[in-house]
Amino acid sequence: MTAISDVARLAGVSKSTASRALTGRGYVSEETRRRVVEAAAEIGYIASPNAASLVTGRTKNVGVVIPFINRWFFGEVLEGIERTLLASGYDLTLYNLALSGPERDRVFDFFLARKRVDAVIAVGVDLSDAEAELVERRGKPIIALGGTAGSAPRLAIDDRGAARLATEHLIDLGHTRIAHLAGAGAGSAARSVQAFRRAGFLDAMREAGLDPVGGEDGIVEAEMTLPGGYDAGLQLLGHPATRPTAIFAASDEIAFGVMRAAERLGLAVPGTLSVIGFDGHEHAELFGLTTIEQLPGAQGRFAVDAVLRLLGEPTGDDDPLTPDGLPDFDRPLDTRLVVRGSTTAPSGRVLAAR
Amino acid sequence: MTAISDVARLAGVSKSTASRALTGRGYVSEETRRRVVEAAAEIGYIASPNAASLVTGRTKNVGVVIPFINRWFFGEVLEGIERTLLASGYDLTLYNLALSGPERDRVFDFFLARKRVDAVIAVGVDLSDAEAELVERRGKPIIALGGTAGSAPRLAIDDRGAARLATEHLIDLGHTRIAHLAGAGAGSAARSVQAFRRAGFLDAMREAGLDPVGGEDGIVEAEMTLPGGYDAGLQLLGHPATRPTAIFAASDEIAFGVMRAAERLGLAVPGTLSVIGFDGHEHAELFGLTTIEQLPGAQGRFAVDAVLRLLGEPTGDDDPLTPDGLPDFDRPLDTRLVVRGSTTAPSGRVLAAR
DNA sequence: CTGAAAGCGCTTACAG
DNA sequence: CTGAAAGCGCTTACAG
Repeated sequence: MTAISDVARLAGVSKSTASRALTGRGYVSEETRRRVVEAAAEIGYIASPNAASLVTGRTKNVGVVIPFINRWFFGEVLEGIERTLLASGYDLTLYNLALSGPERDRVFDFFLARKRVDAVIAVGVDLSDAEAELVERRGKPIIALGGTAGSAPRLAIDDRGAARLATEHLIDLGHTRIAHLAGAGAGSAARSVQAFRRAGFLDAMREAGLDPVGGEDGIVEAEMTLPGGYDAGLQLLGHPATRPTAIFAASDEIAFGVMRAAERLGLAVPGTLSVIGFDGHEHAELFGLTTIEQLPGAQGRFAVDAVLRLLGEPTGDDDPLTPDGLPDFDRPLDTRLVVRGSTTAPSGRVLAAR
Repeated sequence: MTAISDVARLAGVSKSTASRALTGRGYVSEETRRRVVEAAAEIGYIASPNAASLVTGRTKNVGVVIPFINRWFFGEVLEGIERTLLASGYDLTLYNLALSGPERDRVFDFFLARKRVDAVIAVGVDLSDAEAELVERRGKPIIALGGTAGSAPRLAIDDRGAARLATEHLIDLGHTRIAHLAGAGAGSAARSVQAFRRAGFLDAMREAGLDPVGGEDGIVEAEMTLPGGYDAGLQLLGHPATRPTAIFAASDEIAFGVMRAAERLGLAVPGTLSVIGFDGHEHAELFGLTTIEQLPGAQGRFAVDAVLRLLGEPTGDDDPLTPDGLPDFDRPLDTRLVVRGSTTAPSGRVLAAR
């Protein structure tokens, strides 16, 4: 195992000088630096991050806490985070966080409580105040992407506004019988993404003077997956009498499931049923799904940029900044409505107008 | 920051004793151990893994190298790996490895070359001998799951045999005009999963005396994604004259794309076209897709068990072992044919029989 | 600009 | 069974 002492010996300098030359911290003559760098390259020396972090207190490692890996949005975010972190020389330690339970506690009480990561990016989860504090008390900044983490800075789209926009799209097309397939937990977890989207839906409906169709209180919840959307869709579309003419699904995966359910029931999309999703899933175009597009890969990159800035790390400056050099956490991330073939005016509309 | 010296002081023992009590290595009286453990709990002490690994040489951290995150198979594997690693107190450092290029080189030359991981699990990638050697020379074992990594132990299903089985299923149903949608690179990367599946297809066809339908040399390659399958499907099914009656797709995602293409072209599945996939994707049941099922989550767990054994870590023993206590790398992982609605006898068969 | 020394937080022989 | 000492591989004041 080659150590820095080997490099120093080969370059004919002290360990201190070798370290300064290699880390770029402190004064070293140009000539000496070159000799040291050459020596390091010659014997294939790479500093032990463990040893370095023991003295610097920095690990060059960021923990990512994420509830799902196999859902499109989360996979994209994770890829974006990984790529950006690696480009900055950081490692990514992955914690696939369960909603709750002993495994989740263990992540906070044990894994995150050690000194192995410099910061934590929490993606699409709602950390309790206690959980967030556990991490921050150890001096590690948290960035919440899409979810919440106590009072930690939060990077997110305007879920409520975008959901409202999606619903207004259906209303503008002339639909009046509109249902919302909300994400599971939308009614209970108040500050969750699902809850915000549900609220935006209700905003638009209320403003238009419309009552939601379907479910007990007018909203059906579904697992945010294709099978989840399928099951909920079957349930929602089963009775012709109470059937909506349009559905706003809380995610594209739910929307795909609904489309499949409609197909199964022989309901034409968009002829009999209009469907709008949420996310901008990579398959949305192929299935002609109208949706609210967001950019999870870019969001991941953005979260890393924010974290690196919080850590005082120099980064590219192609992101919107506030005067203090930090990203503007109040400015929602980009979304846009992408209209495709899955939404159209209700067929009943013409009849009603006669 | 509480250090082990704080624990020692509080328990009234030396650092050495505190360390022995906490790590469980070396003799400590039961009474002393209890006092130390209590003291540690009281001040919330957790050992710094960096400091510990500096002296033990062990990091309790495993690197996972994986080419995709957002493809179902890989996401499942990753989840399985993560869960199992965490249960054993190990961290997982994620490297989303590009097929080639400077970023890939950087992972091997820099990230993996440091002393930050104890071992590497390479999922679905083919590491060059040089790449594998780079890691192994540093004393870190590699386990290849589904791909190859030089001469490192390899855990894999029998891709060739399973592909043959899939093809035989179509042949048994009476199909003679059968096409294979191979994964991109099947024809060039000799030891790749795609190549093995392609070979198994050709085995079955040759044995049945059949010629593959479609493509220049009878095989069309597709990106292993739904859009990839869609595009290739459109191309393959476009000309009625050369149209196969059955397709073996190298992955379920390709198969879903083909089914979508068939729908677009007005071809009934399975009426006009039978489709069999490969993977056991979580949506296969919903779409009635016949497939070769494998269990990526369990494979991930299995790979971790193998790695932990290689590291001399005690693990559960619910896996098949060879006499030397290591997993049996020669025994292929489980697969099974799951027949659903997407495959049936060709409609032309009855006609031909008359 | 460079080197000797101390120290980051642990664990591990080695005495006792 | 326990403690003093050394050392893992680095970096960082501090002198010079």
